[in-house]
Amino acid sequence: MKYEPNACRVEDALSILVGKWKPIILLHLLNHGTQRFNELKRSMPGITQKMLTKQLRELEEEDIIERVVYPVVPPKVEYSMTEYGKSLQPILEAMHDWGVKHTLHKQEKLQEENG
Amino acid sequence: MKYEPNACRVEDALSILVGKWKPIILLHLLNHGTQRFNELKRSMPGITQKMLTKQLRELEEEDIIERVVYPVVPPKVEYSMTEYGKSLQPILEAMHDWGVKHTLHKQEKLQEENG
DNA sequence: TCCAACAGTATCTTTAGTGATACTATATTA
DNA sequence: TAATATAGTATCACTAAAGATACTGTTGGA
Repeated sequence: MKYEPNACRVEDALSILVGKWKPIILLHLLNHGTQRFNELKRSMPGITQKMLTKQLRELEEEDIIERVVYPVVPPKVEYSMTEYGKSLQPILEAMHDWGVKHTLHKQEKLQEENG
Repeated sequence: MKYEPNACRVEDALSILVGKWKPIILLHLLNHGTQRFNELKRSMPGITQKMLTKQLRELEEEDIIERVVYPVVPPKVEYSMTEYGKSLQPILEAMHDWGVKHTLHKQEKLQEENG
């Protein structure tokens, strides 16, 4: 049975996508290509260095993104999607599209309730 | 810019799908149709009543599932996907399929490492 | 008379996730 | 001489999520 709990692999996908910042990081890398640490940080107002570092390490660990360190001063570290990571793009975009629909759905519900 | 952080709606989809049990509950309802509370519970070994109740209430709140109470004793409560909730099916299945691929990918990586 | 079935609540404890702040190293620039 | 840029660590605190356990109410059946 494909979707029985013990065979359910949705969790495997979710475990990579969840976290407040991961989808944003991934969509950013998908749409802008290779990015340096501080480029990512600047494009995500509100994220702390600690969180960005943590999320990036976890994504790297799962082979979703690649981390390249250049031995220069000041330090330069570049992040990019791996080929494997790019296979997440359809899911991320499907979720984005559904999210947009869901926002509309919520608004319609509110309008119904308030006449 | 469709995917800029402030316009990113991936979070809206994620906020519904995350939680240790939600995807399992949703796939179960999608594949088995209407289910009673204890049917769901029995099909998810390890879940506590509290967690199941909580997850179901959250999904109901978002209009993803429907809850129908029959005023009988002992109580009878049935859960099913709403039409709206069914729009999540492609995403859940895409995530499942990706999860399966990811499991294989992990195994391959392990075999590489261990010769 | 007492237990099981059903669909939950209520309470407490443990764990995970998130955030704020201060700190590191080195070279360039003012 | 001191500040700035870079890519981080380390430490502490707070909150949210998850888990364990005990409890509720009613009815039919042993």
